[in-house]
Amino acid sequence: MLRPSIDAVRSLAAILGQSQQTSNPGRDGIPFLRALFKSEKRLHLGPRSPMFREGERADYAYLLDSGVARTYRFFPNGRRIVARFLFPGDVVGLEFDDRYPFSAETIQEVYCYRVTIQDLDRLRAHSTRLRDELVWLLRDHIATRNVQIVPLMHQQAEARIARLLSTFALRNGCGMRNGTSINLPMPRGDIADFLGLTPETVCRTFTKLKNDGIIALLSPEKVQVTDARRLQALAEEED
Amino acid sequence: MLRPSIDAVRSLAAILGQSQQTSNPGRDGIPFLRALFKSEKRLHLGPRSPMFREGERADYAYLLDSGVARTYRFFPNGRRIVARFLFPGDVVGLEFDDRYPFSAETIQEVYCYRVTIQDLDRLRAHSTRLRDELVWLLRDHIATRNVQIVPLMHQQAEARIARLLSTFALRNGCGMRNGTSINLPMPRGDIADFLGLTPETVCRTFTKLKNDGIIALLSPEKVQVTDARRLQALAEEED
DNA sequence: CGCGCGGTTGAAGTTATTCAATAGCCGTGG
DNA sequence: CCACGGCTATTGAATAACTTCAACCGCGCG
Repeated sequence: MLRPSIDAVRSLAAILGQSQQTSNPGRDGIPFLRALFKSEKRLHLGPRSPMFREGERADYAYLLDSGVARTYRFFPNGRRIVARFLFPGDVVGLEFDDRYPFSAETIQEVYCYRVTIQDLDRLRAHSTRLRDELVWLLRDHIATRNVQIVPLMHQQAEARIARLLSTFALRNGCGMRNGTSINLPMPRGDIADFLGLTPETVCRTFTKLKNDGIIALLSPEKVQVTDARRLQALAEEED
Repeated sequence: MLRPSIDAVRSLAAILGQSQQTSNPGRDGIPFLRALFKSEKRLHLGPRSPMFREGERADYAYLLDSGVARTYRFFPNGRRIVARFLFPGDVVGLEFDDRYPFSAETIQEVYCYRVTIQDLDRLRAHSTRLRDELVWLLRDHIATRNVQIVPLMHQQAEARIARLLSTFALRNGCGMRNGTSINLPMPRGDIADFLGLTPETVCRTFTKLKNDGIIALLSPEKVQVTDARRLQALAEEED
């Protein structure tokens, strides 16, 4: 296991302190943390590979470099909740206390970086910046949930799908315009378990959006936005 | 405005460092932060008084001492989401970035403590402990959401109500047993807007739970648990 | 006393789920 | 090369769940 020394971290901080002038401020509040991840070995995971399991000690945090993954858990009756989709640039693992409350596994092939929480805590004691970035990350996580998840519960199927598309569009490129194409690398069942719907309803809703001329289904996993304005309006309506 | 000095905070920390032995460890990860709140003046707010408004600069954080409050926002079409109910001991305002993403107002008469984020940030720069407690608070907030909110989206009305009762029981006392009585100080409409249901459905569901012998409705705002086991089972089922 | 507001109940309508069947895709093996 | 099996996506029909609209109740307050 690579264990960056305190000195190494300090020099990293020094370098970053200057280089950050060029970066877009406010967009990425965790440049230092990212650099820390990237000082580790880049890991390769095949499709449908486990990253961590619900209930295990939360010893590692991950930064996705490419590919897509999901976090999920099961109800006692065996049904699944997909809590989050992980895209390139996303960090997972720092928001947990002691144990993972979810399992995580890749959907597609994934490249990622992994640090141990232990290392991170050790470094955190010596770096104000790391501490500040951790707070930023946690707040960003909460803010994202407030915007993306909380409203979902109050929305109809059509609005939930629209919101999902809007969210994915923001991740992939720079928002929804007419002609924007959106990748849905996960199966319909994942989308259903994320939105609290059934796969059938997800499917029917995509079909309905297509028939209404709001989207085009290039393939099951590739959607093109044809009426961004109406799609956005749908995402913001409750019923 | 009271502005605790750095020295005052340090001595506070010293006192707390010893006194915390007596407290229940792990239960409350923010004793220092609480002490900080309580060094401010105790504020009184009447029922249905605004605490802060969506979109305002997030300048203050609050610690509820008594009473109950809610945070909420509106959809473009005018419908309301209740994001959270605030109970005595809850802290609100530290999880936000720059601006409040919700409005907050009291339901009942409330006594609370208020600190400015500015003061807190200033003190944070000098106190490792305060920084650690902030991280603890944010993680706790995320964990609570993961347990209480994420599953709601995937559950039926009956399960959502059961989960709400279970959550409230944990706040008021020490969980649900037969005979436990649970206060619902907020109107049905608030519960509906929190769970993503209509007031009518909330009402019907309470009636159904009553008819099934799972709860007794002592009054609209006082529920007694009569079959804790079945209620708990309901809360953990998806359908 | 009567007005207003929240709570509750009823009936009809809408939405999503369930169960079932079909269509497409891909990899394996004959 | 093509047939087959398994899996996901899609569609249809019947059912169940929630919402909507409307009425009524009960209690507190002017």
